[in-house]
Amino acid sequence: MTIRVRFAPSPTGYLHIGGARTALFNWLFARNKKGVFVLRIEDTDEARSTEESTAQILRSMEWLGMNWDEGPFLQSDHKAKHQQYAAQLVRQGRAYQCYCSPEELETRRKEMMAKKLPPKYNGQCRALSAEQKKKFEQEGRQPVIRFRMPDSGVTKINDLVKGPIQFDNSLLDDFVILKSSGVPVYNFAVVCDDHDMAITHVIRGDDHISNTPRQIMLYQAFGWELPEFAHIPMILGPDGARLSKRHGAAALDEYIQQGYLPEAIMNYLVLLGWATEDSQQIFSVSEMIEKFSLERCAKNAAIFDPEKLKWLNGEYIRHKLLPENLVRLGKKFLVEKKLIDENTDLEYINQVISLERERIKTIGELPELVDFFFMEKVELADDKAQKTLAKPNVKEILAKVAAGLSSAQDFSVAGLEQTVRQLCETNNYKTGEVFHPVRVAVSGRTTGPGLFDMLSVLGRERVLARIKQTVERL
RNA sequence: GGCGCCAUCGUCUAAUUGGUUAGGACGCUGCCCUCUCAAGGCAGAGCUUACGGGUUCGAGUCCCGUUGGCGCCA
Repeated sequence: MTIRVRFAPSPTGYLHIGGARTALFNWLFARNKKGVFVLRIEDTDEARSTEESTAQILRSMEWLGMNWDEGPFLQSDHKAKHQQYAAQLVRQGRAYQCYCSPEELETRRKEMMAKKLPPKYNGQCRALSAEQKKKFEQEGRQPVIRFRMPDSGVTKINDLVKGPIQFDNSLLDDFVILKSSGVPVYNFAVVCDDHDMAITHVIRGDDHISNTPRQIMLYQAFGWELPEFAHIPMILGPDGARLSKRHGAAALDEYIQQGYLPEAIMNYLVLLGWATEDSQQIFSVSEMIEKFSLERCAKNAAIFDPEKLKWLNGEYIRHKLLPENLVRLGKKFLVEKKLIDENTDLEYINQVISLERERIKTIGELPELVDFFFMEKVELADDKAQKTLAKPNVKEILAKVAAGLSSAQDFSVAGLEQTVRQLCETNNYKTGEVFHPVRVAVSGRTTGPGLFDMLSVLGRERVLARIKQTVERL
């Protein structure tokens, strides 16, 4: 039998780190089992659902490379079907119209609470006669449809991640499946859709565990075959609370904008709640697919660690990203910051970006590190730079270096290094005494790529101009 | 309030399914390399496995309780 799974986000915001991880586990499971991955947008909450969110979620999924085989389906398109299913349950006597008003329910709930009883629905509309219903409707009451829960027995789940879980049926009340507006309630819509889409494995966050017994009751009432359930743990913020906006970047989009790579994010996400026996850290997508299994999923919630994600992203930039792709991505950020435009020499851009490969952890860090390559005047970045130039003999040293470089015929990295080192020796300068001021003179800062790499890329003209500029200011 | 899930270094996790000194990764500290910053290499600190009982020759692993965190239902 073909395995079928689905990812079913609500379009009430951006795709979340947590949502992305749920999607990933579903996707990996489907790909690993050569199954089908269905995408369904759960937009029954009309008030909060937006089309922008849907578009945003789809874009994020595509960006991560999680392709779906069917969909995206909109749950709202199945409303009529859901209503038919609800009517079917009413006909079968498994559901009934309830005319209790929200106010009445609230009053009763408070009474129950006051008596320290669990505030469940009292089942008072379970057996209304036709006349009673008619009377209510004449009063202008619109019924909801409630599912008739059994009064006893236990519902068992054999969760693929958590193991066996039991719920006492008597604790659950007759829950609403169709609101008076005719809109299906989440627990009902999910079951209908999962059945209609022939979902075999429901893989979702463990915040849905408590919903599962209700859903199972529905499957059984319809006589439908149960899917397997796998509840994966939540992702929490650094403070241990459920990950949300207030934890800073919880939306995938923000990571895209900061210059994270999809492969790195996928890799980080798979490590959150899943591991191989050898604790392997770096996984290519195909490796994840090959090795993924629900049995090896963790049961406990995981705290999202932006630092480790950053490290992984650096790894991917250094070791996995093709040089031409680094340049391509880097260019976008440089254009955005207006450091380059279509007139900027391409080869120069390539060389500049390549110089920072080992130093950046996100592509977004690039512009501020290389801005001086594209600016006419060198600005001193900080006090340290100032101090370096304030040291004795700097003026004289820079003048000598300028002279040496203007006549140097070899402007390659190795050639430059030889020239400058020789200059140090002839004049009896310590290398540091020379290297540091030169660095500051051409870049305005005390840190950066190797000095000779920098000089070589900048080229003779820029180097000499900048040294001259600096000397004049001293 | 009821019900449910969970509990190994600060964080993510591993542990041959009950059998050595609890392993790896991020982060942190130090050293090496070195023109700086990174990268890389090496080393170190950090977990009496939440706590308390029990079963057992033997428990991170099984059972019970407690505490705590999270979630669901309102």
